[in-house]
Amino acid sequence: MAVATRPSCAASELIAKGRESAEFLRALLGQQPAAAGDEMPHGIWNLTEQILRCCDRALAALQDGIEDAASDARKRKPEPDTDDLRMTSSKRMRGSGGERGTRVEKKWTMEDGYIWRKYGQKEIRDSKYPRLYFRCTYKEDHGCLARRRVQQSDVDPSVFLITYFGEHTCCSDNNVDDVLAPLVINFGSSSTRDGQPSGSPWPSCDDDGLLVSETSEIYSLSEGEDLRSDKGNMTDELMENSTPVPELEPETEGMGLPQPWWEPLDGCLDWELGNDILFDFGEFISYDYLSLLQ
DNA sequence: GAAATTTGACCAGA
DNA sequence: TCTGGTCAAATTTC
Repeated sequence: MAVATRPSCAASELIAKGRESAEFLRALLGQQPAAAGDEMPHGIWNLTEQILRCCDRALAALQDGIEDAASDARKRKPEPDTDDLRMTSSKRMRGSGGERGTRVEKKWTMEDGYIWRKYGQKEIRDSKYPRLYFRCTYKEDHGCLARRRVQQSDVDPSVFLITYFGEHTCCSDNNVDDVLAPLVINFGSSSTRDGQPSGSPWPSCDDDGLLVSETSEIYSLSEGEDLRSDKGNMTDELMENSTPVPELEPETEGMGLPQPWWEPLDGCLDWELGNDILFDFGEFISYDYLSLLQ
């Protein structure tokens, strides 16, 4: 089994490296407009965002493949000696009530705009990092049954595998704005309470203010488990327009959608000749501008 | 002092 | 019996 998954892990690392480079490029670009004395061309933003998006999807697809392989292998022959493979599809992945969760992968941050209260932590076999258990802070105030489980990835410690269980019923009343507002635009520095992220033992994206990525997949979603179906329209619109201006990157992508948003290669390679992106790039890029980046 | 976090214990499922 | 999930008392932080 390890034979089948190790190359995937290597590929994941390579893609992650490429992604880091793209992030760095984006950070550099973000610092340039003032120096260049002109507004950042959207085409360049689009390109960097496209690169990041492709990397995210590739990583998500690879991760999915790794976990599928692990699951299949365990069905055939349980082997506890796989350091980089974790139990991800067994019944234990589900909530105690047998419910199924929505899994989200996040980089650098485990924040999602909701206010969570940590109620448990558990060392997990085959995992270097403990698993954290959170419930909605409004559980007692509003009877909100939403829970989430956060696991730091062994392969890429900057990635948090977050699984959501239950629905946020706390968002249906007057405090919906308070709760959901940070979801729309979240650069990771959005505080959830008194400027402090709830239950974040690891450095979040506060340092650079960037919500680096979020890939998501519907682990197994049944009707009524859609955590944020009220965001579906917004997500669809963003996906259609495919204008990945960073501020508009929705944290909720995929969480409440019936299908994974990162369909393989979907929208990854749409910088064709005559495409606006290329037009913008060719129109705005210059050697002078590039020299500023060095 | 209140709220949040930590952590050991307990419980349930495989 | 082992492992993951949750509880709840103790501890920490604000």
